[in-house]
Order: sequence, then C-alpha cells, then structure tokens
Amino acid sequence: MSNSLRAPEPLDWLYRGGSEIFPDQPESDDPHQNIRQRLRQGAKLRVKLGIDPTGSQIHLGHSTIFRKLRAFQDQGHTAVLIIGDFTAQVGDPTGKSEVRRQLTVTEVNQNAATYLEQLRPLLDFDTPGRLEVHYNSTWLTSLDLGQILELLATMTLGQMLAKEGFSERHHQGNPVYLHEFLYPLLQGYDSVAVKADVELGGTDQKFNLAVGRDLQRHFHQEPQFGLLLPILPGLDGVQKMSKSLGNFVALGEDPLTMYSKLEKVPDQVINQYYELLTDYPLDQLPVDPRERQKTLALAVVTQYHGAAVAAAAQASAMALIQGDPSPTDNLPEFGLSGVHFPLKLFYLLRASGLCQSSSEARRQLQGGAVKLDGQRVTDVDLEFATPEQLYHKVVQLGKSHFLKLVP
RNA sequence: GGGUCGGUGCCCGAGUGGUUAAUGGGGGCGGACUGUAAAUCCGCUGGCUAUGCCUACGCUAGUUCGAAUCUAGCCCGGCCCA
Repeated sequence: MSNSLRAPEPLDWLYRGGSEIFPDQPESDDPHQNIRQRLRQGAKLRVKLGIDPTGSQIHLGHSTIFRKLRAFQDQGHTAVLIIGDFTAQVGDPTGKSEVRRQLTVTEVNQNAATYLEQLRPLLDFDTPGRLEVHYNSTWLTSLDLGQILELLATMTLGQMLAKEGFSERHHQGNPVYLHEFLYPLLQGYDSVAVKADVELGGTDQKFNLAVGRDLQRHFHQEPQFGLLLPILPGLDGVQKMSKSLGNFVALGEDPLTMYSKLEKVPDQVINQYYELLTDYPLDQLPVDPRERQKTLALAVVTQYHGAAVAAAAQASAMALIQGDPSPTDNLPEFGLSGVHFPLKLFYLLRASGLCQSSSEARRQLQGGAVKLDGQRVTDVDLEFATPEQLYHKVVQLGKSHFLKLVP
C-alpha cells in the first residue's frame, strides 16, 4: 500500500466531506502552498489530530475527523493523535457562549483512558509507523513562565478578539477570562512539539490551527497545513452534534440503539451524514427517503459492529416498530436479580435507566409512552409479585428505547 | 479599590409578603398523524418504590403567623470610575 503514494492523483479521499484546506493554492508548484504537490512528491506526512478528553464518550460528530485521519493512514501517512489531557483542564473556548468548566486531573485521566478503546474501530492501530499517541501534558506541564511569555508575546489582543466567541461574549457583557486566551496558543504549541505537517479539525478550529502555523513559524518549523471538515449536524438536524445537546450517537452504543437513531436522521442533513460518515458512492444514494435512512443506518452500524450484527439490528428495529418484540436477539438486557420484588413498574423504569427518575417514569406511564411486550401500560401503580412474571418480556419506552428483561 | 445594576427551575424570562413546585416562551420527552421524517395538533416537563413525604428562586443569618419577594453580611458577575 505504501507504493500507492506515488500516484495519489485522485484525491477524492482527501476532499470527501467538503474539506477546506489551507493554505490552498491549486496553481502553485510550491509544495508548501499546495498539499497536492506535497503528496505528488510522495511525502510522508505527520498528520496531527488533537482531542481533549472532556467527556467519557466519543460520538459520530467526532468520528468524521478520525475517519479522515484514517484515510491519511491508509495512504501511508502517520497519524499523530494528541490526547489533550492538559488542554482539557484549560477548556477550549471555541464555539462556547460561556466559560467552560475546568476539569480536574482525575476526571481528565479517567476520560482519556476510555478514548483509545472507542477509537479502535476507526483507526489503524496495528500497522507499524502509522500511529503515534501523545499526551500534551508531556510537554505543556514543563513550560516555564519565560516560555509562556514567549507564547503570549506572539499574539495581540486584537488578534485574540478577532476569534469568534471572544468578542461576542465580551460585547454581550459575558465574562471572558484571561486563561482562555492561552488555549489556542497551547494547542498551537502542540503542533510545534510533534512537528506536524498537517492538522485536522472542524471548521470552527480554523483559528486554532492557524495559531499552530504561526507558532511553528516562530519556532523555525515548516508551518502545517490545516484541513477543516464541516461540523456534523446532530440528530435534530439543526444544531451541531454534541453530547450536551443530547443529539448524538456515541461510538460505543449498542447496535440496535445506534441503528434506531440513525434510521430517522432528518432529510435535510442525511446527505451530509453519507458524505462524512460513510464511503458510500454519493451518486448512488437510494432515491426513496426511507430507504436512504435505512441504508445509512446499516452502513454506519456496520463500521462499528460488523455486517452481521448490523443486519440483525436492522431486522430487530423493523420488527419492533411493528410491535413485534420476538426477534430481539441483540436488545440491551436488564437483569432482574438486582431489584426487589414485589416490583412496581415505574420503579423498574427508573432502576433500568430507561427513565432518569421515578417521577419521570410515572409521567411516562401516564402519558402512554410505556409498553410491555407491545401492550401499552398506563397504570402507574402496576406491580409484579415475582420476577418470573417478567422474564423475557420487552419493556419499551417511546419509539426507540427497548430493554429485554432477563433473570 | 469606589459607584451602580444584577444573580429565579435544562435555557431565556415573569413574579416583588400570603391557597399552589412558582405566569410565559424555547428546548426536551411522550401521544396522534406520517415515511419511526418534516409540518401540525394534544399532553408532560423538581425528587422520593408515593393516596403522602421531602427539596427548591446565589449563600448564610434575621424580621414575620407566613418570604423567591423585606433586612444584614457574604459569594459571584455586568457596566462606569480609579
């Protein structure tokens, strides 16, 4: 595969998803201004991607950029993954209308530990030389005040205020703390530390990636290329996919939940989902909108769980929609051994995590949202004397939350 | 440091002594409809194994039969001045 570097002419893999590359001067022969020239020369690039472990879950919105990183890997380049264990404590102010809560060291470490596992289906971990993983605390914690001053002295207040977010917040009368100014500089310094040739990010990262170029130049390195991918809209079809908005699909979710969420992606954004989340030929998308959703869901679930499991999830989802919970092989399960009998149904809804509180569970029952084996239950005080009455029954909340009860 | 305005439920935002988890909007969840979509209509939107008991309007004390609403101190923000 490494030989393919000599003829990377169809650069579809590079541009799929509407990547914006900068600097981008297509007519230029200068390999520092034109990444295609660089690739034609067979350069082996160090492709940086930083991710701050601010949460415990990675979702599809993050995955687009990892897919791009994988594409670079498959072309023979080196993925340089930076776990922002230090920057996570500062908090990226990008796109935030308010200050980010600062995480503790313990939280950050716990989050970081789960990240690599979640990325396993996405990246090439095995081919030698294709992946480096760094924690940016390695170099950032050892910066002394003199070095920090050097970083700060590379930018002006005007440049900082030009960054989206800062000036809005300031003019809206919201606080902007000084330590937030350090974030872009630290992220940029990461590029210096790993000698990045390319850095990947979402379009909202343009400022930060540009700072990386400035700092590399300051430290007498070749400035990196920036490659920006559009932000993936969330399941609501409007706002960007994010955990805090709840409009996300996490990489670690079970196949059926993943499928159920993806098969109802709004029409207005489904083409973007195809482009950013799959390798499906974009000129061959199913015409029927319902088919288009199903095919997408199947394609994405396959990436994370394999074709067989994905097909089973699709079959289960279709059956469950029609109220038939029989082919429920891969439903998430809930063991009844952990709860006490006699058992009230609303308590079960709470205990199983289907509802967040027992009060909410009662409301859902009253609102007609709960079904047991396809039968709607509205009796708030329904109680079961023994676990045997519930074995192998399926509890359903709304249209897409299912749970199989097991001993 | 001084002056001034402000801190209400997921968010915004009413309320300025009195049956009440506290108007309204957004968002979210659910129901009907549908393509399991959108649009539309309707319901719900503090907690608790619950015919009741808790906790809530920045924090802590206080005034009062009774406070989110009054008083004091403290914490945190905006703006103006230094």
